[in-house]
Amino acid sequence: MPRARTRPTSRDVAREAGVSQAAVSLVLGDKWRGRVSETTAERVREAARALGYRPNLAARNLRLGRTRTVLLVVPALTTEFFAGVYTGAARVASRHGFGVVLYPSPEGIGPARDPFASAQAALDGVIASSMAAEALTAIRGDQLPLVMLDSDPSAPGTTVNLDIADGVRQVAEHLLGLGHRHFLHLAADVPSWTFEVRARELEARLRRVPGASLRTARSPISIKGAEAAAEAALTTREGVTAVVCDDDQLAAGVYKAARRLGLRVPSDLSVTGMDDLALATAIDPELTTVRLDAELFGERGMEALLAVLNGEPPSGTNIPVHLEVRGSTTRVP
Amino acid sequence: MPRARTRPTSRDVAREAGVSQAAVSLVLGDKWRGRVSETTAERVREAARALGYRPNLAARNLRLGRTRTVLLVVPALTTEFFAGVYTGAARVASRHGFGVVLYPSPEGIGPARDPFASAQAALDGVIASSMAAEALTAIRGDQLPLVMLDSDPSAPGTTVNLDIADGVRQVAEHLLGLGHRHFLHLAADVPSWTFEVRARELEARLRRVPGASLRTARSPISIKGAEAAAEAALTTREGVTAVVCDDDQLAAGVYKAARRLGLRVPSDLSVTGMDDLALATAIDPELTTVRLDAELFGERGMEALLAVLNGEPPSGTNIPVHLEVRGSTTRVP
DNA sequence: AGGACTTAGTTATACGTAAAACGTCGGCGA
DNA sequence: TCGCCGACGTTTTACGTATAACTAAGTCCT
Repeated sequence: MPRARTRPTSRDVAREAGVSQAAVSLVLGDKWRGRVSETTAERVREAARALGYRPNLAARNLRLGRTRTVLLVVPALTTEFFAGVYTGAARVASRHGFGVVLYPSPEGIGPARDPFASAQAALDGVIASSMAAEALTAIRGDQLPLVMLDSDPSAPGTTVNLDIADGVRQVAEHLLGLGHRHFLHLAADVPSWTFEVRARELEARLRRVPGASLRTARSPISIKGAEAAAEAALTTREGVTAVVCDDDQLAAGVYKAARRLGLRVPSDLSVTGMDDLALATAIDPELTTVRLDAELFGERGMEALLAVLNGEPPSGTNIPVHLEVRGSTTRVP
Repeated sequence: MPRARTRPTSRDVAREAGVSQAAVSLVLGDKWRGRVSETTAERVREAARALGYRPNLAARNLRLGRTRTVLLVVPALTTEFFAGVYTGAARVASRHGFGVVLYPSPEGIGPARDPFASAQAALDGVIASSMAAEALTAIRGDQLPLVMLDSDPSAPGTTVNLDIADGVRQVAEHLLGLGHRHFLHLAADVPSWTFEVRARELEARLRRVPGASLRTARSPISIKGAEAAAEAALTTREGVTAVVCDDDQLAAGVYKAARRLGLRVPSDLSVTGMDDLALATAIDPELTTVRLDAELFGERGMEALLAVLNGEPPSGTNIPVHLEVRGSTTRVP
């Protein structure tokens, strides 16, 4: 009896072409030069086409002991930023015959505890973003080649980072140059290395300016949250003329708070963001912000992982960022 | 000589526990009741823990002939919307022991032509969004169980849709109720079923209103593009008091065009969007828009695919949507 | 003429797992 | 006492692929 509707295998192709299964594997794997004649090769390709043959990846992965699949762990996909990181990583991966599977780590997705179980795929390596990295090694040990994004570069292993510290310095220079001295830092209320860097760097820079002051408010990363936090912080302005935000969404919240409080951006209050999301140019005035190239970040991350997979030694990459000056900042009144 | 650093297999666990490989498979697969004693089972689990054993998924997939992995094909990840769809699908998938791999279809990612080659994973099924669906069957035939999102429900196969038509009707009723009669439709310049529906439905509704007029402008889905298109379309206003946009980003562009032209939203011009992205509440005034629950969309899509995988017959799901009335629409002057 | 090479394949095997088929040993009812 | 059954495993096999090892027939060089 004919067996149930199942996909054709290389053996079926072999039968169709009148050759052995090995020959099929050689031809389709492009390893046939000098081992199979051109006419036979063509016959095999023709048979494969006729049957609609697709190699069984599970079998191939088992045989080869690798999967050409890597895992990208991100804190969330709720913003374009990590979508961009994924896109960049996937582009480079695809170029090298790799696939990328995602694990959005925070609560919201299933058995969250173990990315490696949740991603059903068998993996060759991992790119872990920000906070996830430490938790990761705890779960997995170092069984898999790992690249860390947005993570302390002094830690062992390969890291890829956006030069956030420099971004913060650019913001500070820009605002100081406009005459601002009294700052509010609206910080993301998320325990993560990048955000620590932002705070540390801003503080360090302002400490060197006589007469400068720096207050800090915290907010979860959301427009609503930032609006509330900024409104609370700005009701007693205490001379603040510039608000430095850890993220564009926070800045959007500040706009709304300012509107409520009757403050105008930028004439009463200069505001800066970070990321350069679509949001940044949608709001009025357009936001002065640090442009982070998320796709490039993803690309570099994947490239670094490919290097690790090639046995190259750990490395640290730093990606330059730059300030986009727009309408939300102006000379202090 | 000791072989290279390689992950422990079920055979290693068996040796460690002093049992056969089959016993390990039974115990760890929870198929052991009545076949292995509790004490032996515990010994096996202990050995597995000690060695840090993880089953080789490639081998398991090969053996079982399925992978518990599905492919989600989306037009792009550049906006939160499809990120939400992914999140929802992944949540349901994870709950059933499935993984989801992404294929963002449009140009930008590698050998783009064949999602199935690009996603390295071996697949059990596919969820295809909007435009991709037709192209998909062309590429793949119907070799894989398929669910189509945002696609003509009259086509054969299982579909899941947001009730866009109803959303458009709600927008139209809302604006008509406010006294608007002269409309500009800012349409997404993307060939896709959902956008056709939007245009058709709006036109159908307005045709039934005596004295109503409808103009149409097209724009790619981006703020900049929409700004240009809207500015061009609105320089000769011809009595237009309401702009209906296919997407929130387009609406954000309209805001900017209006500002340039000296038109105020909503007093001179009412504007509506669709999606309810973060953008919608970031801009001022907040945007009246149709809320599409992207995560729910993804959840329903995955549920539908699981049903197909269970051999259930094709079905069509429709997800209700509703209008969020905010500050961008008001009574006609 | 006879070995060495080349060409064009084939045969055999391993990857790690799941599970069907097959022992083996007591105990127990008839 | 015999036969059978349940408890507890083990042996064996198949999944589909890639590739190392082998074969067989020509070709060429000396």
